[in-house]
Amino acid sequence: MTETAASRGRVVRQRLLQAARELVPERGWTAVSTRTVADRAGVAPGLVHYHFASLQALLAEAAVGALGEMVDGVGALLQQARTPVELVDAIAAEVDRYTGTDPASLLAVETYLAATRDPDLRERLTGVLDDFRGQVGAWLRERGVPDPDATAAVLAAVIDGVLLHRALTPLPAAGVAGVLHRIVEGGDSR
Amino acid sequence: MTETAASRGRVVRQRLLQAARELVPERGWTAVSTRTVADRAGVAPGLVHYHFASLQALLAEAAVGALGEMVDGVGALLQQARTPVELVDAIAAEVDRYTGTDPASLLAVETYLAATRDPDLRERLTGVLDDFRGQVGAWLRERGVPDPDATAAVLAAVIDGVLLHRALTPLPAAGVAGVLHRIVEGGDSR
DNA sequence: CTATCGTTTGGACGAGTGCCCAAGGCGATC
DNA sequence: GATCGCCTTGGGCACTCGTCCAAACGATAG
Repeated sequence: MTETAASRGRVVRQRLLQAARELVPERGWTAVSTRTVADRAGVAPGLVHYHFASLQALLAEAAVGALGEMVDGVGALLQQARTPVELVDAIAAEVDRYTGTDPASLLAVETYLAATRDPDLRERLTGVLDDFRGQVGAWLRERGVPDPDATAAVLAAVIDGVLLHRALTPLPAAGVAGVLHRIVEGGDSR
Repeated sequence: MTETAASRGRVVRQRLLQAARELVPERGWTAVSTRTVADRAGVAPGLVHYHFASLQALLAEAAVGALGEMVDGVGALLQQARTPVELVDAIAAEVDRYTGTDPASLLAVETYLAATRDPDLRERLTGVLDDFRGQVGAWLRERGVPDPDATAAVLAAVIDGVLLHRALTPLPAAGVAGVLHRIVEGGDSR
């Protein structure tokens, strides 16, 4: 069997995915080319179409993977927070770690936009977002926050909106957290 | 004087700007080319670089103009609303008119991302956003809403975040409005 | 040793890119 | 009618683009 060849192939695949995660934020989704991504990964250009059906497929897989990991990160916050106010503070602190111009934030927004032009990507991304809303919504419901699902949806929207705006002009986390406290008022633990 | 020639030139310029407003949402900022924008405007390709220093300059001017008009639209809502809750409802209703995949929404987000790669555009866009925050913040302050500036900033972020998420999966305006009511609680008119 | 397998190479293909510019058009001014 | 000025045309330049593929590679299996 081509044991080593196959494993080396898997490594190359991962490096291409990682390169895509870096380049989409840097240049913009539609400005990433097969040659730049191969160059960043340190492999020959032809390998892109050996490991992936198309450049779009590579970008989509890289983006969905990255966003899934981000949602998992927020999911971890749900485990630790005890009250809705604590959760909001934890989210605000987490979001504050991003400047808005960091790769993760930009990749998320680039992916949203790309999804409006790619039905397959859109469907997969919808799954990720609905998953997030579902997790947070259920958590809020258990703690008596009114309109838990709508609150979770707005919370998710605030996160991305804050990232988007922070890329342009400062938006202190402290102020955001204070305002968001009011959003979860009505729970049994404020 | 070249009265008619100059005026025809101004018309061509406007058509190019309008074409850019349409194409950026359709194809993505970095995927709009001189030829596609000229074709959509119904003019010869060479005219792009006659009326604008570069393709980037055309896109930037088109985008800043469009976003400025949107901010003006929300500014009009400030004139009509009497209480913070009324304002939130008006904003939610206004936002509900956008599906998230409409040209205006996508143009806004595309412009944010482009601004992270173009310092000039970034500066101009920051001006538009700060203008919005300032208007809403002052309005909220007069009506006794706590933390008026932070509230205005979060409100602005929510608008863009909701547009972004609505592009993927439904987000009913009624639920959003209800949650946002809590954000402006504490005013003298709830 | 040869055959076979998945992986890799590097270049070919036609199409599209931003920007530029000589040449022409056309109304206003003299 | 001649001249001037702005606007317009359409093609040229030197690239880059996504995709494909014949040929080579290295390692295992017979």
